[in-house]
Order: sequence, then C-alpha cells, then structure tokens
Amino acid sequence: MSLLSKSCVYGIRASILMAVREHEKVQFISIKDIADELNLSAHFLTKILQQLTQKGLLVSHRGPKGGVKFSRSTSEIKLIEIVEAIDGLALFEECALGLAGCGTAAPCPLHDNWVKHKSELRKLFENESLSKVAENVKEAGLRLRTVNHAELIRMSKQK
Amino acid sequence: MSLLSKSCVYGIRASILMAVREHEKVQFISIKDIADELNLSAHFLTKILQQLTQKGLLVSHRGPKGGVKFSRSTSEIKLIEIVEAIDGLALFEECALGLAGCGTAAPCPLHDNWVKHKSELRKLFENESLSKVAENVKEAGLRLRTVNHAELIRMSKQK
DNA sequence: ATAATTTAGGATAAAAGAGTCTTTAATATT
DNA sequence: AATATTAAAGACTCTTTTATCCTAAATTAT
Repeated sequence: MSLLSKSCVYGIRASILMAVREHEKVQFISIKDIADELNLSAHFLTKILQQLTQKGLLVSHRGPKGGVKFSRSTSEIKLIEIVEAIDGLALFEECALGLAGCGTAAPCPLHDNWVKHKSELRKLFENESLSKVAENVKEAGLRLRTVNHAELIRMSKQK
Repeated sequence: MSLLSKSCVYGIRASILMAVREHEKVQFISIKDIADELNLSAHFLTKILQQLTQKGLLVSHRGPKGGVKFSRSTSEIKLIEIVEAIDGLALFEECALGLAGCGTAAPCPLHDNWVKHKSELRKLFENESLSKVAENVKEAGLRLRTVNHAELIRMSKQK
C-alpha cells in the first residue's frame, strides 16, 4: 500500500506543474501538454483532472486554446483539496486497523497513537498551498517527473 | 487509499489476538478459532498467516491440536515485522509522489516534509511489541473486531 | 461552413487486491 | 488402520484500480 493512489499522485503532480506554469499569461493549459511533460498517459490524466473539474477546483475549456486552469488563486488552494477530490479523506479519518466505529468510546489497540499521527499527516497536506510548493519547485529546481537511472547519475554528478 | 492493506490489517489483528491468548498454555492456536473471533473468513486468514509462517514469524503445525504460534517471544516481535511481511516496507521508504529515485540528490516537492513523517510513522510500528499491545488490550479491554451500530451504542452508554 | 483542436464520457482491457472453494498433506486420536 | 482435524496450496471469482481507445461535444481558426 502506498499513502496515496496513483491517480492522486498524478493529480498532485499535474496541479503543481500547473501552478508552476501559471505566471505564463496563458489562460488555459492543455492536459496533453501536462501529460507530455510529466510522462503520463494523456487520456488517463484527463480522467483524473476531470475529477478536479467536477469538484470545482479546476475550470475547463474545450476546443483550440482550451485546457484547464484553477478556479481560485493557487495561494488559496491547499494540497489536501486535491487529495480529498481524488482519494477522499479516509486516510486522515479512519482507524489504522480498519475497525468501523473505532474511537475513544471503543478504541482499537493503535487508536491513541494513530490519532496523533493522522493529524500530523493531515497538516502536511493542509499547510502546503500550491503556490508555495510551486515557488519551491522553481527556486530549488525540484522535479515532478520520474527520472531514469542514467539521468539520476548525471544529476547527482553535476551537484 | 488506506495506510495498510486489508490483508495487513487482518494479519495485525490476528497477531494481537494470538499474543493476548498466549498465556493460555495452548501450544498452537487454530486459525479457524482466530478467524471466528475476529469475524473474518478462515480461508482468507489462512492465506495471510501463511505469509507470516513463510517469513519465519510463525510456526505452524497441521492436524488435530494444530495451528500456529509465534516463533519468538511476543515481547521481541514488533508490529513492523508483520507489516513488512505482508505489505512490505514501501510505505516507509518511498516518495510520497511515487517518484522513483526521489532523494536528496533529486527531491520531489514534498520530499523534506515527507521524510520526517515517514520516520515518525515507522516508529509507530517499530516501537510497539506484540506483548505490549496485548497487555493494553487486556487491561483496557480494547477491541480487535468490528462492532455493529447497536453494539457501539451499547458500549458508549455503559461507559 | 469546414477543419482542427481539445475536454467529456463511455466501453473495454489489464493488473492487483480481496475473497471463496476444493483438494492435498500432515498428524493426532480412536 | 481408520478417522477426524488442521494448515498448505492451487484454482477460481469478484471488485477495484489503472490504463487504453473510441466517439461525442464544444470551440477556435480558416
């Protein structure tokens, strides 16, 4: 198991890339461009971003010069909104042992510890706005796409 | 997505139950008994516990009075060993954005934050021995099986 | 109007996870 | 020796996730 589903991870990567690109006075960014840059299937990414559009996080536009853009300022949008739209909030709300109704009234053996961890984990996604993450990406040259072994070697060498 | 797979969660619940039962001078506990008590499919639980047997965490014995037991003292066995045997350690080792090769040399935008969280999360499972969790279960009457709505109401009323 | 571009949406497929069922092998009891 | 019990192992099914492909609808540009 991973923390987030692949769909969610792709959605986050795409959102960060869109936030990085936002300054370029382009109204809409085409999903195909994002997919190409992130090395993902454009069809699959379209489906994922549709979820964000349906939840109102994105506005989409068909036709030439069409694409998607955020409905609000990226400084207002936190990563957790993307997680919520795609994977839901179960990760941050459910019992670590999957026991329905686990709570203080009827705790599972991990309840107390897990409650603390859950809220910390949630903060990780609640505290980060897209614009802030995008700034970091631009300043530090962080990456959003997978890198093959040869590329990785090269990156570590050039320091 | 959930933190742990269902198989893993079932494996942990079963292990805790076994640790709770250990004092009863029974050499082996039958998987069917565990499954009945936890309200799980016995066949499915057998598959899961087989993984623990194959990894050497459990010793099994066929035939009447057969079953499974831990190969070491439950005070030495940490929860993370069960997680590792069933789900593997990817959760505690991989990039939150699923980027192969993410690391200090080529970090993703969440890398620094996630590294801290991962190690905290890992400690949650590394620090808890089965015998300790079993003690807590016995002392506080913590539960390991799902409870239906009516039961839950009753539990919260009797305080 | 026509053609080209781009998202929307449905059908389908492949892979993994979850769960069931049946048979086999080991072994304790009678 | 026969029987009953229990884990092991494999076949099989069902569901969810991941992914691909095709068509439709909207919209821009020619």
